[in-house]
Amino acid sequence: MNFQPQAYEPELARSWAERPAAAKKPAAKKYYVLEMLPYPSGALHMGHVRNYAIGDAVARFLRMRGYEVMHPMGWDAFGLPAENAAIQNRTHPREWTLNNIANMKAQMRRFGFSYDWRREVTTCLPEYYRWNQWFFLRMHERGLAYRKKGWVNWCPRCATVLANEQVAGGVCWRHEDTPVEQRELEQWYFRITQYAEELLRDLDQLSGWPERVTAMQRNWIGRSVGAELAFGLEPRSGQAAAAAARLNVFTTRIDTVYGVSAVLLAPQHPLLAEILTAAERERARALQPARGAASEPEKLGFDTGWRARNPFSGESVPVWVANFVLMNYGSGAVMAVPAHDERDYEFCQKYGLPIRPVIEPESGADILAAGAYTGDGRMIHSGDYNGLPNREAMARMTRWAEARGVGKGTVSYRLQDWGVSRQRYWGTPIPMIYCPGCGVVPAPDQDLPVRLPEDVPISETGVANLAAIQSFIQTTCPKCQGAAKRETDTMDTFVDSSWYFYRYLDAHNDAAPFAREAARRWMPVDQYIGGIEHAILHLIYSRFFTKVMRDLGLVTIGEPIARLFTQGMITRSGAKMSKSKGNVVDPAALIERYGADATRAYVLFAAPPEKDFDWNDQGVEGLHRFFGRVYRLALRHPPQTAMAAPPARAASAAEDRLLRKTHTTLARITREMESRWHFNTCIAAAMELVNVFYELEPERAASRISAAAWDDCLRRLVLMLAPYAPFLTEEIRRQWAKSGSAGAVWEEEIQGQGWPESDPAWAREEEIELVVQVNGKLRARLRASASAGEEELRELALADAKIQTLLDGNTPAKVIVIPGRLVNIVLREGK
RNA sequence: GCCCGGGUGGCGAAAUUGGCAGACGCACGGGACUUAAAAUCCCGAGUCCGGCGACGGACGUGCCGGUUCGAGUCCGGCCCCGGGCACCA
Repeated sequence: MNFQPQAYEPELARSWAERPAAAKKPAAKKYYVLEMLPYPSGALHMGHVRNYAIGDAVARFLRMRGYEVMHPMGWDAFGLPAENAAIQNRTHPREWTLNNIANMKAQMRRFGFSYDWRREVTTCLPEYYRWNQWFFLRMHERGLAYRKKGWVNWCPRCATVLANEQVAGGVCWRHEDTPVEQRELEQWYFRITQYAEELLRDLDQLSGWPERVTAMQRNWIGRSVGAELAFGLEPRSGQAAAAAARLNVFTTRIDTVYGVSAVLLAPQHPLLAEILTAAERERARALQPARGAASEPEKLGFDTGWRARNPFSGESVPVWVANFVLMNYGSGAVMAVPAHDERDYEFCQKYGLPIRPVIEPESGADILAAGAYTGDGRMIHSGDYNGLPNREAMARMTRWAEARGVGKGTVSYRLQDWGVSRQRYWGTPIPMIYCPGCGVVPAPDQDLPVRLPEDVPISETGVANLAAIQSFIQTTCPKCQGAAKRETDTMDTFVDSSWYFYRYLDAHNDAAPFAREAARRWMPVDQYIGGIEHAILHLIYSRFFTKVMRDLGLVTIGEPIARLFTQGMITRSGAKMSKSKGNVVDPAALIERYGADATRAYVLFAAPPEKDFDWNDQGVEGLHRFFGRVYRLALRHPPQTAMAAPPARAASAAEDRLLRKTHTTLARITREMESRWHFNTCIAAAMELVNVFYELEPERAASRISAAAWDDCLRRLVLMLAPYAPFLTEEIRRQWAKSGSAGAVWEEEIQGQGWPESDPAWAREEEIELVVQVNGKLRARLRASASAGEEELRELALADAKIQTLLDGNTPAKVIVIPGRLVNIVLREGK
């Protein structure tokens, strides 16, 4: 009875390969379990295994509970690594990607993850990306996809533009050693800001999301309420052209407007092109900050020599260029109020600009002693507003500005439109055409997909991007039939992953991205599971897409994901696993050694799934041992009896114990699987149960436990382990069937069985251990009936010999009785 | 700086509503089986003090304080670790 998972797992994996996981009655309630689709990098890593082990345990459990479960898998198959690999081994990105997919798919099957492969989605295939193009065209029709010239993040290593979300700490998300540059380019954008308000508001509905994630998104959208004010640029001798220019600033502190010392412009501000000399423009350019640079650089700036008029005070203030003013937020211009803003304070202090307080704290403290005062207070030096509380002044001043036409209340967002153009080969071609006569013309629907040319030159410097492929570029204008050129940018791969979970529902539809019917039946995703690293990018884009799809009439929902679960990271020796650190754990090696069940189950057992955990090589061994114990136990006891309800009465104390342990364990696991998914305690509970089986084996041998009771408990054990050990449990079924067992063995596979019910009569203990405390300290443990009342327990506790000694003849001041748990005897103070 | 998490034995952890702190596992120690080893099965174990011993006592969930008959759990203050955001006016 050697336990050798290698002897049966591969065979079972093969037999499960193409078959969709058992679907239940079509009338059943639907449940959509989704795990984040992987990038096909070549092989699964432990993070994937954790993600899919969680999802698969849940999917299997729900299937056993009778749900019709949607559990698909696919590939996020476009993207830069394929091009890098192409350079290295001179293989075509497509070939490299498809090979990796084949390999990883084989690994997933070997792990026994119960995906419905008929629904597999591969984003780099034309059958998929044509719908990216289709969505692009629909968005273009509605003005949601548009082209503009703008300052963009450029990674010199990737040789492409990055979205703001892909830049962290001033470096590229893929090349942490490469500073991101700013370039001004013509790019395609998605107008996600049009949905900013809704994306923010609807976060409140997402009660099934971790608060951490909604907080990050809220932060990311960054709504702030303020006002736009017009500071008129004053004419300057000999440069009258710009004289009429109005200069808008955005502020959240209109109440401080009487304290303005200067107007500060971002170095990229368009007005500078008109008002600066060539030499000055060069100076401004040098001030451009790298986006989100690692540390806050020194504040720098210079006086343009121009002046602007404060719309409230009429005062003339200088116009400066300052490196810390962001062009892509608000209007790219701010009013500097050094007395009430720390940044302005630092800047004005440095350049000797005046610092004038206009708000006085209630305490009357000397506010400039410690830098800027940013709190509330009363208005001073502010004309008609003097004496008002500043909050009240804000509202009045906004109204005044609106009435005078010099400003208005506005809302500003940190969120910016989503730049989707990438100057790469391996992505979805943007389906637009440039005609010398007609301008920018969308490719007609019937021409989709605009195919990515396959025959492209690959050299050691990279894959040629589309701009270099004449056969791709040259086309005819759909409007005038004249010669025209195709757009050569491809789409950001986040476009692919923004809607892939809809495509699973109708993966082979060639008339539409998916049938409305399918989406109505299956959406929203009931449970999404993946890493926290996608808290912003992927999850906000997906929400945006769903809202656009709703406005296109494709779906009726406004949010795609009902519940989100973010799993913890697996580290090793406290560090993130990475190839460069050489500390990766290879799942393939673990399967080789311990099998798929033990590997999956260990990942679930090591910690609650939302928590990070540090890998321990020896931990898997524990699960391997445990499954060996289960296997041997089961094979020693093929069922002798028919399947029946558990006996109403136990034949012996031992039988009573087994029945109670089985049913309490079952109740406990069921509750966990339905609530917080602490699989670690589920598996621990199953281990306890198995330990009891071992302890009671002699009792069974001596017939003090009936075959009927034993068989029933053992069958339940097998079923309750199925979500964590699909191979083992199925193998036990097969072995039982082969053994010519006298009793009943399931005819269908374990994954087609129903989840066992726990019998409430057995799922509770009859006798409890009563804890007796004296002044809150544990002094005795007694046996008591679980149903004993307060009075009975009180008597029992007080009658105990040890308690009597401790009481020493004194009368307790108070006795607290918690039935089923404890008795606490309180003696008077000083005793 | 701001916003989230988290801190429990040698290690991963458990204690779901305020009610036995440390379930379950890893590592470790002992025993059985074996010519031997592996595998397997059984037993032990928070720390300190006392006792030959069964056992008894004290302490113990980052630190300080509070509420309560009773606090890992609730409240106030602080320390440390991890993550996210970070010149957003």
